[in-house]
Amino acid sequence: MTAAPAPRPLRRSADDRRAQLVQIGLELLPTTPVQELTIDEVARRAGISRSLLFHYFATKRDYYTAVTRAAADLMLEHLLPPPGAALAEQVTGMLDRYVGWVEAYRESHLAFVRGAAGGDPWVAEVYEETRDRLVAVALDALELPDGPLHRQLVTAWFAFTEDLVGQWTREPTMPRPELLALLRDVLDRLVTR
Amino acid sequence: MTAAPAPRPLRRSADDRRAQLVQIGLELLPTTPVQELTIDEVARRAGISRSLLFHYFATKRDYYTAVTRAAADLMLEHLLPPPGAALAEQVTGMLDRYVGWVEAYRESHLAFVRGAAGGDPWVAEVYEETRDRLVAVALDALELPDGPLHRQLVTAWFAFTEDLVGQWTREPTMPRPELLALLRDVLDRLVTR
DNA sequence: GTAGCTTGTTGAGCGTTGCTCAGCAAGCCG
DNA sequence: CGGCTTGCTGAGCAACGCTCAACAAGCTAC
Repeated sequence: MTAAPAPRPLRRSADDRRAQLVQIGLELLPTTPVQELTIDEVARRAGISRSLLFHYFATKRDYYTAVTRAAADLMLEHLLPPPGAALAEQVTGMLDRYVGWVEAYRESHLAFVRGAAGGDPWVAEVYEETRDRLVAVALDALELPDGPLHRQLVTAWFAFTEDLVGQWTREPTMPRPELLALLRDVLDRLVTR
Repeated sequence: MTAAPAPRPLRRSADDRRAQLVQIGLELLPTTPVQELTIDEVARRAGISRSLLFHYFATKRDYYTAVTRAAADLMLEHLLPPPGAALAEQVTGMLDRYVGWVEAYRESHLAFVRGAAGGDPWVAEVYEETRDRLVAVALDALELPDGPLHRQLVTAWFAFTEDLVGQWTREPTMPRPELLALLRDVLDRLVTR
């Protein structure tokens, strides 16, 4: 019986291995708070020793920060407006895609937000970077000056949006278009003062 | 030299001990994410063995959940309107006291919110209970029916408030009364649709 | 082909930390 | 003094993050 079902290639290139490990982290995200990913579990799933994981990520924190960043990049890539989009439609489009994203990856997204808000400063930083980039794009699309006041307001509106959309996906209290209109309306009223 | 400086009473009553341990947790909160409180550290500060802590709190989770709940109760006690307050002033008063609370206990409060949002479901539950109670009081004071829609809106507004107040304490972009007026205005416009 | 280099990979092991358990001892009652 | 309750401890286990010396796969050079 020489027919080993998965003749698992023993040696991978460094890039392959890193990508695989991060991928495993992403798959584990929805079911496990980032910081509670255990090196043992990840290594087991990858079919490697714990030591190898520490070869690629010097510290456990390095590892789950990388996983968090990968999750954030996936979301950003999906949300950011396409290069040619008209300014006026950028916010509407991002909002629409954001709701779609939360609908599609509810558990993962919740895990990302939670893990981000929770405890670890490194992970929080990744989250804040992501949020700040989205806010910057929104400010730009709204043709607003990028001052502290507007930035605070839009950021807080983003918190509002995150919370409301999260609740809405669990219990839809209004039709989807109405949700989008409400969010857009709150934002417009906030920044036109 | 029989003058032991602190003739630490060796035996405490169960209630005393519990209270002391929770108190130590509260003191550690601002500097340490709840879940990262180590049993060793707490026991050392209390001058007892690790084992005793496990006698009072079967599990580490039990312990820091108790600490979180104590923090939440402190805040609730400070925010909830006094028994005789007029309905119309309850929301304004709570809002005012909330901003005051964040100003006074910035680090502790941030630690509470973070620890709450982060990872652990037990802690998240304490946070959600606290938030729900505040939302319920607000809904009552606004004389709104306690339906899912209004509850979602007020809860999301609370997320907005939490975020904006947090940012504002770090970088005050407007006078305090204006902040209060803005928050109140956003809430009113939200629920009168 | 084999010597030698790079580098992906491992196993043994250490320190910390959450948690268990058997048992000591302080205070109270008879 | 004997016996009971109960606050309390020390030894020790298992899991986990992390280190380190060394093995071995795959490539190039002679």
